[in-house]
Amino acid sequence: MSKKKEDLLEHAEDLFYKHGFHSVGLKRVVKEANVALMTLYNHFDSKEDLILEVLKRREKKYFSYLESSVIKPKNNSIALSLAEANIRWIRLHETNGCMFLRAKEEFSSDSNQEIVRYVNEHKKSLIRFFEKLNFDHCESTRLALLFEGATALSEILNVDDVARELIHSIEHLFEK
Amino acid sequence: MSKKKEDLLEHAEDLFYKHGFHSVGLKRVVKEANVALMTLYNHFDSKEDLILEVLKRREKKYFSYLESSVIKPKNNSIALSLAEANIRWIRLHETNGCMFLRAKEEFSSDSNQEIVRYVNEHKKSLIRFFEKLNFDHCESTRLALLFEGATALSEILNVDDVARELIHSIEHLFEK
DNA sequence: ACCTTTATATAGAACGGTCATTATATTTAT
DNA sequence: ATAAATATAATGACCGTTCTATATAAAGGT
Repeated sequence: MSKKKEDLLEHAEDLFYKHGFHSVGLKRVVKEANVALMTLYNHFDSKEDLILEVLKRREKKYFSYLESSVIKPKNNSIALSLAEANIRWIRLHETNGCMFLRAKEEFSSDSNQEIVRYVNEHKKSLIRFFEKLNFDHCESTRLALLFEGATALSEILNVDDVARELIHSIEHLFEK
Repeated sequence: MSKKKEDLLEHAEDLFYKHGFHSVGLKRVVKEANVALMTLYNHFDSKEDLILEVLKRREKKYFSYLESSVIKPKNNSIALSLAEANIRWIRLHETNGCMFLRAKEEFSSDSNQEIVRYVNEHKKSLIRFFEKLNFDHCESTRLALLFEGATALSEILNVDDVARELIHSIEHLFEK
């Protein structure tokens, strides 16, 4: 992977997450990434192609983040350590909601079918990820619901308050 | 309130919710509402003014919807009837997430401070609404987390599955 | 009833700006 | 010398907003 391409993906992710996909122009992306506009088009077919690759990159990071937190579940239950990992993930980034859902919201299916399909698939992958950790389908859906809630609410309240209620809910809903 | 203004607000809400605020141009709004462009600017100062009035209108509808469901709590606990009302609200509209959060996400504070401030205030109002129903602050925050989660997850899964897990969570977390 | 006023809605063009994308031509590295 | 990155400008489309000029319709006074 070219360093320039890496820079582009990095700054594009940042800008799109902070301000939205339609609000950020490509000129702004290349300026922030210190790259010429033609270099962007050398690496990506179009803006929407860039967005798709940004999402794929972010998905990889997110899942490996969750996975690494499960390996060492210390004394906690798996659900709890997953919740704590999710809170840490929220803390890492600006609190602007779920980037995947935001992509789906900005690109309705008639505007860019591929992005919408990818986001749907991503969320289903998350639920399947829970199921592979031996949660049944209902529990996995419930976990997803709680995580989405925590991500969304962190846009408004400070993360500590959100974390407290997430942990509380997990402890009462998932006792091993 | 002029009928034309009403039409504009109605169709603007629809389009903005379906496709996003930056994705929808004013020409599209006036065409959908069967109104001349100048009529829009006769009733609203700017696009962002229109957006703000759309949000205020929607907030009124949402809160009166929640309130009306609490008056007749039948046998259910208040938390449960609120959850069911929220599910009904989700079913009423297309499932494209929370319009208020989406507004905040598309207008970062440096882009339009007023919209961001309004959305923050709206969510705090929701929590205060729960507190007035005698939930303590933690419980109110938890309710908000669950509702946000249900709204977000309904963008991907069908509402029945989401409703089942929301109800389950409420029943186990809020026994009277 | 008739005229005048006032407010509101209309269509359409124009403005300046930004957008994604493409073309051209030059420079920088390996 | 081959490939990658650069700077710059052009394209055509769309954006929010404003201007102009016309049409409609209700209201009030005579």
